[in-house]
Amino acid sequence: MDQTSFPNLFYFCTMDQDVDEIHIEHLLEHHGLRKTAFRKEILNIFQNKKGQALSNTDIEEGLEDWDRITLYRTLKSFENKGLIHQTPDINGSVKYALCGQTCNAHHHDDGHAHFQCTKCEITWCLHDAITSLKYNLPAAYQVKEVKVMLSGVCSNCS
Amino acid sequence: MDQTSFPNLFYFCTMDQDVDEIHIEHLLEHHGLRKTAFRKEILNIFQNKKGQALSNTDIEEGLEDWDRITLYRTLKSFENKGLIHQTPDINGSVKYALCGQTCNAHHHDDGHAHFQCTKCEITWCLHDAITSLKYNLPAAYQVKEVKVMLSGVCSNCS
DNA sequence: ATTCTTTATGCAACAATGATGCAAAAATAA
DNA sequence: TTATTTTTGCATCATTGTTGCATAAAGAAT
Repeated sequence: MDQTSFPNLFYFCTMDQDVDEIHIEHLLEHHGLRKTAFRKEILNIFQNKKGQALSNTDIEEGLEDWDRITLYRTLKSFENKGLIHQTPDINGSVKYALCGQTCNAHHHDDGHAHFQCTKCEITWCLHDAITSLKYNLPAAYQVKEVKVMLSGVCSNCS
Repeated sequence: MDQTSFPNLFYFCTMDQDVDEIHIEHLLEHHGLRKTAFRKEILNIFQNKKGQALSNTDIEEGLEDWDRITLYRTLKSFENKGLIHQTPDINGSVKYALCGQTCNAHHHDDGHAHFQCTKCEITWCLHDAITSLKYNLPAAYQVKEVKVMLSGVCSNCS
Protein backbone atom coordinates (compact mmCIF):
# COMPACT_ATOMS: atom_id res chain seq x y z
CA MET A 1 0.00 0.00 0.00
CA ASP A 2 1.19 3.51 -0.81
CA GLN A 3 1.63 5.25 2.52
CA THR A 4 1.50 8.78 1.09
CA SER A 5 -2.00 8.18 -0.27
CA PHE A 6 -3.35 7.30 3.15
CA PRO A 7 -5.35 10.16 4.68
CA ASN A 8 -4.33 9.71 8.29
CA LEU A 9 -0.61 9.25 8.64
CA PHE A 10 -0.75 9.61 12.40
CA TYR A 11 -2.91 6.56 12.60
CA PHE A 12 -0.25 4.70 10.70
CA CYS A 13 2.45 5.71 13.13
CA THR A 14 0.38 4.70 16.12
CA MET A 15 -0.23 1.36 14.54
CA ASP A 16 3.47 0.89 14.01
CA GLN A 17 4.20 1.74 17.61
CA ASP A 18 1.68 -0.80 18.81
CA VAL A 19 3.11 -3.46 16.58
CA ASP A 20 6.60 -2.69 17.85
CA GLU A 21 5.41 -2.73 21.44
CA ILE A 22 3.89 -6.17 20.99
CA HIS A 23 6.98 -7.39 19.19
CA ILE A 24 9.24 -6.13 21.95
CA GLU A 25 7.19 -7.80 24.68
CA HIS A 26 7.24 -10.97 22.66
CA LEU A 27 11.00 -10.75 22.35
CA LEU A 28 11.46 -10.46 26.10
CA GLU A 29 8.99 -13.22 26.89
CA HIS A 30 10.49 -15.50 24.26
CA HIS A 31 13.91 -15.18 25.89
CA GLY A 32 12.67 -15.64 29.44
CA LEU A 33 13.12 -12.04 30.52
CA ARG A 34 10.66 -9.95 32.54
CA LYS A 35 8.95 -7.14 30.67
CA THR A 36 10.13 -4.08 32.55
CA ALA A 37 9.83 -0.48 31.38
CA PHE A 38 13.58 -0.03 31.16
CA ARG A 39 14.15 -3.14 29.06
CA LYS A 40 11.39 -2.18 26.67
CA GLU A 41 12.94 1.26 26.36
CA ILE A 42 16.30 -0.25 25.44
CA LEU A 43 14.78 -2.57 22.87
CA ASN A 44 12.87 0.36 21.46
CA ILE A 45 16.12 2.19 20.87
CA PHE A 46 17.49 -0.80 18.98
CA GLN A 47 14.36 -0.95 16.86
CA ASN A 48 14.58 2.75 16.07
CA LYS A 49 18.09 2.16 14.74
CA LYS A 50 17.22 -0.98 12.87
CA GLY A 51 20.17 -2.79 11.34
CA GLN A 52 22.74 -0.88 13.37
CA ALA A 53 25.03 -2.00 16.15
CA LEU A 54 24.95 0.52 19.00
CA SER A 55 27.63 1.67 21.38
CA ASN A 56 26.93 2.36 25.03
CA THR A 57 26.86 6.05 24.21
CA ASP A 58 24.44 5.51 21.33
CA ILE A 59 22.06 3.81 23.74
CA GLU A 60 22.49 6.42 26.47
CA GLU A 61 21.68 9.17 23.99
CA GLY A 62 18.33 7.51 23.41
CA LEU A 63 17.53 7.49 27.12
CA GLU A 64 16.29 10.44 29.14
CA ASP A 65 17.21 9.06 32.52
CA TRP A 66 19.18 5.96 33.21
CA ASP A 67 21.34 4.16 35.71
CA ARG A 68 24.79 3.12 34.59
CA ILE A 69 24.73 -0.22 36.39
CA THR A 70 21.21 -1.10 35.31
CA LEU A 71 22.14 -0.48 31.69
CA TYR A 72 25.26 -2.56 32.12
CA ARG A 73 23.29 -5.44 33.60
CA THR A 74 20.48 -5.12 31.09
CA LEU A 75 22.88 -5.47 28.18
CA LYS A 76 24.60 -8.34 29.91
CA SER A 77 21.38 -10.30 30.44
CA PHE A 78 20.21 -9.50 26.90
CA GLU A 79 23.46 -10.95 25.67
CA ASN A 80 23.30 -14.01 27.90
CA LYS A 81 19.77 -14.77 26.79
CA GLY A 82 20.63 -14.39 23.11
CA LEU A 83 18.76 -11.16 22.43
CA ILE A 84 21.77 -9.10 21.43
CA HIS A 85 25.35 -9.82 20.43
CA GLN A 86 28.59 -7.93 20.60
CA THR A 87 30.60 -6.71 17.67
CA PRO A 88 34.00 -5.04 17.96
CA ASP A 89 34.21 -1.34 17.23
CA ILE A 90 36.97 0.29 15.26
CA ASN A 91 38.20 2.11 18.37
CA GLY A 92 38.70 -1.02 20.45
CA SER A 93 35.39 -0.90 22.33
CA VAL A 94 32.30 -2.98 21.59
CA LYS A 95 28.88 -2.36 20.14
CA TYR A 96 25.67 -4.32 20.58
CA ALA A 97 23.18 -5.42 17.94
CA LEU A 98 19.88 -7.25 18.00
CA CYS A 99 20.22 -10.91 17.21
CA GLY A 100 18.31 -12.84 14.61
CA GLN A 101 15.58 -15.34 15.35
CA THR A 102 17.99 -18.23 15.70
CA CYS A 103 19.81 -16.91 18.75
CA ASN A 104 19.10 -17.98 22.30
CA ALA A 105 20.87 -18.46 25.62
CA HIS A 106 22.66 -21.56 24.35
CA HIS A 107 23.46 -20.62 20.81
CA HIS A 108 24.64 -17.35 19.33
CA ASP A 109 24.50 -17.07 15.58
CA ASP A 110 26.27 -13.76 15.25
CA GLY A 111 28.59 -14.90 12.50
CA HIS A 112 27.20 -12.52 9.91
CA ALA A 113 29.27 -9.62 8.62
CA HIS A 114 29.41 -6.10 10.03
CA PHE A 115 30.33 -2.97 8.20
CA GLN A 116 31.63 0.07 10.06
CA CYS A 117 32.07 3.45 8.43
CA THR A 118 35.32 5.09 9.44
CA LYS A 119 33.79 8.57 9.10
CA CYS A 120 30.40 8.46 10.86
CA GLU A 121 31.46 5.32 12.81
CA ILE A 122 28.05 3.75 12.38
CA THR A 123 28.13 -0.05 12.30
CA TRP A 124 25.66 -1.97 10.14
CA CYS A 125 24.74 -5.62 10.44
CA LEU A 126 24.94 -7.23 7.00
CA HIS A 127 22.97 -10.41 7.01
CA ASP A 128 23.63 -11.77 3.56
CA ALA A 129 26.57 -9.70 2.39
CA ILE A 130 29.20 -12.43 2.37
CA THR A 131 28.64 -14.52 -0.72
CA SER A 132 31.64 -16.78 -0.38
CA LEU A 133 34.33 -17.39 2.21
CA LYS A 134 36.95 -20.09 2.06
CA TYR A 135 39.84 -20.68 4.42
CA ASN A 136 42.59 -23.14 4.82
CA LEU A 137 43.72 -24.20 8.27
CA PRO A 138 45.68 -27.17 9.59
CA ALA A 139 43.25 -30.06 10.01
CA ALA A 140 43.48 -30.06 13.81
CA TYR A 141 41.93 -26.59 13.99
CA GLN A 142 38.14 -26.78 14.35
CA VAL A 143 36.45 -23.57 13.30
CA LYS A 144 33.15 -22.99 15.14
CA GLU A 145 32.43 -19.39 14.25
CA VAL A 146 33.42 -16.91 11.57
CA LYS A 147 33.09 -13.16 11.91
CA VAL A 148 33.79 -10.73 9.11
CA MET A 149 34.42 -7.07 9.85
CA LEU A 150 34.33 -4.71 6.90
CA SER A 151 35.25 -1.09 7.24
CA GLY A 152 35.37 1.81 4.86
CA VAL A 153 33.03 4.60 3.89
CA CYS A 154 29.26 4.23 3.93
CA SER A 155 26.83 5.58 1.36
CA ASN A 156 25.98 8.65 3.44
CA CYS A 157 29.59 9.69 3.96
CA SER A 158 30.93 9.07 0.49
CA MET B 1 71.47 -27.46 8.24
CA ASP B 2 70.54 -30.08 10.78
CA GLN B 3 70.75 -28.39 14.15
CA THR B 4 71.00 -31.60 16.15
CA SER B 5 74.18 -32.54 14.37
CA PHE B 6 75.92 -29.35 15.39
CA PRO B 7 78.37 -29.92 18.23
CA ASN B 8 77.76 -26.72 20.15
CA LEU B 9 74.08 -25.98 20.51
CA PHE B 10 74.70 -23.21 23.00
CA TYR B 11 76.60 -21.31 20.39
CA PHE B 12 73.58 -21.57 18.14
CA CYS B 13 71.26 -20.15 20.75
CA THR B 14 73.52 -17.22 21.45
CA MET B 15 73.63 -16.49 17.78
CA ASP B 16 69.86 -16.53 17.61
CA GLN B 17 69.59 -14.11 20.49
CA ASP B 18 71.99 -11.74 18.81
CA VAL B 19 70.08 -11.93 15.59
CA ASP B 20 66.82 -11.20 17.41
CA GLU B 21 68.41 -8.32 19.25
CA ILE B 22 69.59 -6.80 16.00
CA HIS B 23 66.21 -7.40 14.39
CA ILE B 24 64.41 -5.73 17.28
CA GLU B 25 66.64 -2.67 17.16
CA HIS B 26 66.13 -2.51 13.43
CA LEU B 27 62.37 -2.68 13.92
CA LEU B 28 62.40 0.27 16.31
CA GLU B 29 64.76 2.32 14.17
CA HIS B 30 62.77 1.57 11.03
CA HIS B 31 59.61 2.92 12.64
CA GLY B 32 61.21 6.05 14.06
CA LEU B 33 61.19 4.90 17.68
CA ARG B 34 64.00 5.20 20.21
CA LYS B 35 65.68 1.99 21.24
CA THR B 36 64.96 1.86 24.95
CA ALA B 37 65.39 -1.16 27.22
CA PHE B 38 61.67 -1.37 27.94
CA ARG B 39 60.63 -1.31 24.30
CA LYS B 40 63.14 -3.97 23.39
CA GLU B 41 61.82 -6.07 26.26
CA ILE B 42 58.26 -5.76 24.94
CA LEU B 43 59.28 -6.66 21.41
CA ASN B 44 61.23 -9.60 22.77
CA ILE B 45 58.04 -10.92 24.37
CA PHE B 46 56.24 -10.68 21.04
CA GLN B 47 59.07 -12.54 19.34
CA ASN B 48 59.02 -15.27 21.97
CA LYS B 49 55.34 -15.83 21.20
CA LYS B 50 55.75 -15.62 17.47
CA GLY B 51 52.50 -15.66 15.50
CA GLN B 52 50.33 -14.91 18.52
CA ALA B 53 48.34 -11.85 19.44
CA LEU B 54 48.95 -10.95 23.09
CA SER B 55 46.67 -9.49 25.71
CA ASN B 56 47.87 -6.93 28.21
CA THR B 57 48.11 -9.70 30.78
CA ASP B 58 50.11 -11.90 28.42
CA ILE B 59 52.64 -9.12 28.06
CA GLU B 60 52.73 -8.33 31.77
CA GLU B 61 53.42 -11.97 32.56
CA GLY B 62 56.54 -11.71 30.43
CA LEU B 63 57.82 -8.72 32.36
CA GLU B 64 59.52 -8.81 35.75
CA ASP B 65 58.95 -5.21 36.63
CA TRP B 66 56.83 -2.76 34.73
CA ASP B 67 54.89 0.45 34.91
CA ARG B 68 51.24 0.32 33.88
CA ILE B 69 51.29 3.69 32.14
CA THR B 70 54.58 3.12 30.38
CA LEU B 71 53.27 -0.15 29.00
CA TYR B 72 50.07 1.57 27.92
CA ARG B 73 51.98 4.31 26.13
CA THR B 74 54.48 1.90 24.62
CA LEU B 75 51.72 -0.16 23.03
CA LYS B 76 50.03 3.00 21.86
CA SER B 77 53.12 4.36 20.14
CA PHE B 78 53.90 0.94 18.67
CA GLU B 79 50.43 0.93 17.21
CA ASN B 80 50.65 4.51 15.93
CA LYS B 81 53.94 3.80 14.22
CA GLY B 82 52.67 0.61 12.61
CA LEU B 83 54.68 -1.88 14.63
CA ILE B 84 51.72 -3.70 16.14
CA HIS B 85 48.00 -3.88 15.46
CA GLN B 86 44.94 -4.62 17.54
CA THR B 87 42.68 -7.58 17.15
CA PRO B 88 39.46 -8.09 19.12
CA ASP B 89 39.43 -10.75 21.80
CA ILE B 90 36.55 -13.15 22.34
CA ASN B 91 35.84 -11.55 25.72
CA GLY B 92 35.41 -8.01 24.39
CA SER B 93 38.92 -6.77 25.13
CA VAL B 94 41.75 -6.38 22.62
CA LYS B 95 44.99 -8.15 21.88
CA TYR B 96 48.08 -6.86 20.08
CA ALA B 97 50.14 -8.55 17.42
CA LEU B 98 53.31 -7.69 15.53
CA CYS B 99 52.60 -6.22 12.13
CA GLY B 100 54.02 -7.39 8.86
CA GLN B 101 56.66 -5.55 6.84
CA THR B 102 54.12 -3.47 4.98
CA CYS B 103 52.78 -1.57 8.00
CA ASN B 104 53.84 1.90 8.99
CA ALA B 105 52.47 5.00 10.68
CA HIS B 106 50.29 5.81 7.69
CA HIS B 107 49.14 2.41 6.58
CA HIS B 108 48.03 -0.60 8.61
CA ASP B 109 47.75 -3.83 6.72
CA ASP B 110 46.16 -5.87 9.50
CA GLY B 111 43.47 -7.31 7.31
CA HIS B 112 44.68 -10.88 7.62
CA ALA B 113 42.66 -13.45 9.54
CA HIS B 114 42.96 -14.26 13.22
CA PHE B 115 42.02 -17.49 14.91
CA GLN B 116 41.20 -17.61 18.60
CA CYS B 117 40.78 -20.84 20.52
CA THR B 118 37.80 -20.74 22.85
CA LYS B 119 39.52 -23.08 25.32
CA CYS B 120 43.07 -21.79 25.76
CA GLU B 121 42.05 -18.35 24.41
CA ILE B 122 45.28 -18.02 22.44
CA THR B 123 44.92 -15.92 19.30
CA TRP B 124 46.96 -16.76 16.22
CA CYS B 125 47.66 -14.50 13.26
CA LEU B 126 46.92 -16.41 10.05
CA HIS B 127 48.63 -14.72 7.20
CA ASP B 128 47.46 -16.75 4.23
CA ALA B 129 44.53 -18.68 5.66
CA ILE B 130 41.75 -16.99 3.72
CA THR B 131 41.77 -18.40 0.22
CA SER B 132 38.68 -16.61 -1.04
CA LEU B 133 36.30 -13.98 0.24
CA LYS B 134 33.50 -12.38 -1.73
CA TYR B 135 30.95 -9.92 -0.54
CA ASN B 136 28.10 -8.00 -1.99
CA LEU B 137 27.37 -4.48 -0.78
CA PRO B 138 25.42 -1.56 -2.23
CA ALA B 139 27.68 0.23 -4.68
CA ALA B 140 27.92 3.37 -2.54
CA TYR B 141 29.71 1.44 0.20
CA GLN B 142 33.49 1.58 -0.23
CA VAL B 143 35.24 -1.21 1.61
CA LYS B 144 38.77 -0.29 2.67
CA GLU B 145 39.60 -3.09 5.07
CA VAL B 146 38.46 -6.63 5.72
CA LYS B 147 39.06 -8.50 8.96
CA VAL B 148 38.19 -12.12 9.48
CA MET B 149 37.90 -13.56 12.97
CA LEU B 150 37.79 -17.31 13.25
CA SER B 151 37.17 -19.01 16.55
CA GLY B 152 36.93 -22.60 17.61
CA VAL B 153 39.34 -25.15 19.05
CA CYS B 154 43.05 -25.16 18.29
CA SER B 155 45.22 -28.18 17.65
CA ASN B 156 46.54 -28.28 21.21
CA CYS B 157 43.12 -28.20 22.83
CA SER B 158 41.28 -30.64 20.57
C1' DA C 1 83.73 12.59 25.20
C1' DT C 2 80.72 16.48 26.50
C1' DT C 3 76.89 19.27 25.98
C1' DC C 4 72.39 20.20 24.07
C1' DT C 5 67.90 18.85 22.46
C1' DT C 6 64.34 15.73 22.13
C1' DT C 7 61.84 11.84 23.63
C1' DA C 8 60.59 8.31 27.12
C1' DT C 9 59.73 7.02 31.75
C1' DG C 10 57.65 6.92 36.39
C1' DC C 11 54.58 8.91 39.42
C1' DA C 12 50.37 11.44 40.82
C1' DA C 13 45.94 12.24 39.75
C1' DC C 14 41.56 11.83 37.66
C1' DA C 15 37.93 9.73 34.41
C1' DA C 16 35.56 5.95 32.60
C1' DT C 17 34.14 1.44 32.89
C1' DG C 18 33.54 -3.37 34.89
C1' DA C 19 31.82 -5.79 38.71
C1' DT C 20 29.41 -7.24 43.21
C1' DG C 21 26.41 -6.86 47.53
C1' DC C 22 22.21 -5.43 49.32
C1' DA C 23 17.73 -3.31 50.36
C1' DA C 24 13.67 -1.54 48.04
C1' DA C 25 10.66 -1.88 44.08
C1' DA C 26 8.51 -4.20 40.46
C1' DA C 27 6.98 -8.34 37.89
C1' DT C 28 5.17 -12.87 37.82
C1' DA C 29 3.09 -16.91 40.01
C1' DA C 30 0.02 -18.80 43.32
C1' DT D 1 -4.56 -10.22 47.05
C1' DT D 2 -0.59 -12.35 48.70
C1' DA D 3 3.75 -14.78 48.13
C1' DT D 4 7.82 -15.55 45.44
C1' DT D 5 11.22 -14.30 42.31
C1' DT D 6 13.65 -11.03 39.62
C1' DT D 7 15.06 -6.34 38.66
C1' DT D 8 16.47 -1.91 39.92
C1' DG D 9 19.11 1.80 42.12
C1' DC D 10 22.61 2.91 45.13
C1' DA D 11 27.03 2.26 47.51
C1' DT D 12 31.31 0.52 46.86
C1' DC D 13 35.44 -1.27 45.04
C1' DA D 14 38.53 -2.92 41.11
C1' DT D 15 40.38 -2.26 36.71
C1' DT D 16 41.65 0.25 32.89
C1' DG D 17 42.15 4.60 29.96
C1' DT D 18 44.16 9.15 29.93
C1' DT D 19 46.81 13.42 30.91
C1' DG D 20 50.32 16.54 33.22
C1' DC D 21 54.76 17.03 34.86
C1' DA D 22 59.43 16.41 36.67
C1' DT D 23 63.23 13.34 35.99
C1' DA D 24 65.90 10.14 33.23
C1' DA D 25 67.54 8.45 29.10
C1' DA D 26 68.49 8.54 24.02
C1' DG D 27 70.11 10.68 19.98
C1' DA D 28 72.22 14.75 17.74
C1' DA D 29 75.54 18.39 17.66
C1' DT D 30 79.80 20.14 19.04
